[in-house]
Amino acid sequence: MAQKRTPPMKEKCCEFSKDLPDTIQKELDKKGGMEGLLARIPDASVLHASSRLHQALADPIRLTVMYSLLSQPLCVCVIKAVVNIADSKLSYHLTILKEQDFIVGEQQGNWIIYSITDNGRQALKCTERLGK
Amino acid sequence: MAQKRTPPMKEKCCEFSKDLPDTIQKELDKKGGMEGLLARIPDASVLHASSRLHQALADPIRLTVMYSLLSQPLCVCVIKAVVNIADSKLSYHLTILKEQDFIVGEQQGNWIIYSITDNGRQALKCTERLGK
DNA sequence: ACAATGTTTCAAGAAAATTTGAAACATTTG
DNA sequence: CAAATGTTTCAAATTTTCTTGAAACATTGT
Repeated sequence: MAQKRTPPMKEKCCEFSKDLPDTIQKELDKKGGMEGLLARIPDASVLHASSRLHQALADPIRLTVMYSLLSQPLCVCVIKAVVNIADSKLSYHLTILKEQDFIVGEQQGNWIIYSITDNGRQALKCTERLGK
Repeated sequence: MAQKRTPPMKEKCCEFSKDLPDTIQKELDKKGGMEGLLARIPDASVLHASSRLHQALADPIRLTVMYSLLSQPLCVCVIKAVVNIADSKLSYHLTILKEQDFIVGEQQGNWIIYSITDNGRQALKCTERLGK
């Protein structure tokens, strides 16, 4: 089977008109040009994961839940009393926080007790930093 | 005009069935009950603002832009070369980052040069913490 | 096994965020 | 001032996220 030759395609990635502002161009060159710039950006997979973490925190209801659990572990019924929304809605938001390991739930008899995780605590610290 | 008496309405907020797991109930009581719990949760307006901040970071394209600008100030055309998307799309994402004061743009001749702000740098530090 | 309580799951609908392409705007250059 | 370049704005289409209510699941007590 004949080996397929690499087609003579133009490098599609990372092109732009020849001249940029001088200061930009110089600094870019000094730091390894486009190649250097790209090398300093985290992998797409990392950025994707980071964006999911932020996404999970990007809702007032979910932040309210996080802050509630920062006080102490709570069963769903108490959390519900805090946020004052329908059961299924709360469950949806709890799931999103669970998926990012910000909280964990443990069945205890008839109830499920949610607690904040170390990740969750970190996340709230981040949130406060962002705010200031 | 007759003074309207406070109607005998049930406190609608923050109710739940009388019995909770014992450990939860005890800790809740010790910490000021529902009232104490609620008092430790930041204001809705604060949480709303925080969620917007996270929301702005909740997209891989926007994180890529932020990391690009962490290297150095850049004109839109270079950023575009990095993220490889349509102009208008990039502009949309730049606007969102601008709105949260993570980046600023300054016109310089024909170009607009974007830079990361101190808030933006903080935000990326947060992002890294979240990840680890 | 059945009823009661606490919680989650599911599918459908509603709302919000993102993408797209065309048009507009701003600045520089001829 | 017209053409060229760099960037933003706008409205419509698309995609994603969120909400809702009904049904299901799990545990406990009878």
